Amino acid sequence: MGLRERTRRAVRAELAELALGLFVERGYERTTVEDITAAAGLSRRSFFRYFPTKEDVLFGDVDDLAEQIAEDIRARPGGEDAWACLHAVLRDWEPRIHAAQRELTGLRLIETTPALRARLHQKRDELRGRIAAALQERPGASLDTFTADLLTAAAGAALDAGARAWLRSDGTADRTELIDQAFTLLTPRL
Amino acid sequence: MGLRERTRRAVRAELAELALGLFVERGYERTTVEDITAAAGLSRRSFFRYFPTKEDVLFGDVDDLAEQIAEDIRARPGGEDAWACLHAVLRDWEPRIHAAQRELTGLRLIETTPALRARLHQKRDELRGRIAAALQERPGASLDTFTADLLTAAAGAALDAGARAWLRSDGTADRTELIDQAFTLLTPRL
DNA sequence: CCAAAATATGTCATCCAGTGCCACAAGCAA
DNA sequence: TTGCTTGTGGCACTGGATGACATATTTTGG
Repeated sequence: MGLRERTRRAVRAELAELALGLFVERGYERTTVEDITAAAGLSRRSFFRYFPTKEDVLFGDVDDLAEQIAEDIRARPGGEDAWACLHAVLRDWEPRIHAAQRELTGLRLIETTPALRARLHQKRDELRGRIAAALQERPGASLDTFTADLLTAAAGAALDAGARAWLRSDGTADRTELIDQAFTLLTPRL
Repeated sequence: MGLRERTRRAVRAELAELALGLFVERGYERTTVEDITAAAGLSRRSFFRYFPTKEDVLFGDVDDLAEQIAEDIRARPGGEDAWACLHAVLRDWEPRIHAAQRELTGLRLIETTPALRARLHQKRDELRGRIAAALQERPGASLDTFTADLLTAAAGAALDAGARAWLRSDGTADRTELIDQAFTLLTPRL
């Protein structure tokens, strides 16, 4: 890894942290991209070379996760119950999905800013699609599209409800336990 | 209802129809608000007096639905199973939710345009929140926030999966049946 | 039917996110 | 060093969205 890649990562991280600070301080809408770049000391134009949109400065690495999660799901035996598979894999990944959203401050910001919630859903939806496909691609699995679609959507609902509950608890609740509860409650009647 | 209100509704409807036509024809992104207003014969500025954003020209009346659906839910006895309550009410309202999205062409456009999907999710999320609150407000109901949140999110997943399946069938599937299937499959283990 | 108040419209100016283009500088590989 | 690739800044421009203000058009009450 050359100097180029190293500085790129560093700048990305610094932009993300700086932006989060400004967003929390003045609010997302009232912080312009120019405010961020001024604080970081680079040009407006370059900002958009690091992040495709202003929103993405908060969601940075979520995209990378998608492929890895799908991989994990494909690696599971097709004989396994689809819901159990989702539960196991997502329970495992939840901390990293979460970390990508910068914990409490970031999550709270996202939760209270319409534009960011919309973006989050968009990302999650894409992820859902890939997971649904991965579920069907498991060796030996025979799962119709409707069910795969429904189960992944329900899993998303479980994660979502867990995140919201955790947020309501001000970060004191046990996230894994919440997820287990949600998944258990929604166990499909196959 | 005076002349004002009547013309307002008429203009809104015409804008919506015209916009949908243009969107389908050239694509959402490649249609500017100016294109729409030019075709409709009014100023750009006035467009934004009829619709808060360009996206909303497709989602027009979804907002009104929210309160009515919440009303229906509150009207149900608290003794009733929360999931059954959601199933019954949403099954009933689905056609109107759907109609608000202008059937096949509109739905497909929304489904394939990121910005529109994001907006849809935003609206649906708001709706979900209100429904969750309504669920808890049913007379005699005792439902903790986490469960109310989870169930409404799951119900959203069911509607979503149903809509996607219907879309895959090119509009030939029976939507009510799909919804019943989804709700049955996800019946929570209380 | 007519004036006064309320509301709708158009025009203009402005903000801000996002993109294409181009000249230039910095890293990299031979 | 020489050439190649890649990152950067500056500039202009599109397009969505908002505020201000002057100008019609309805509505309302007399």
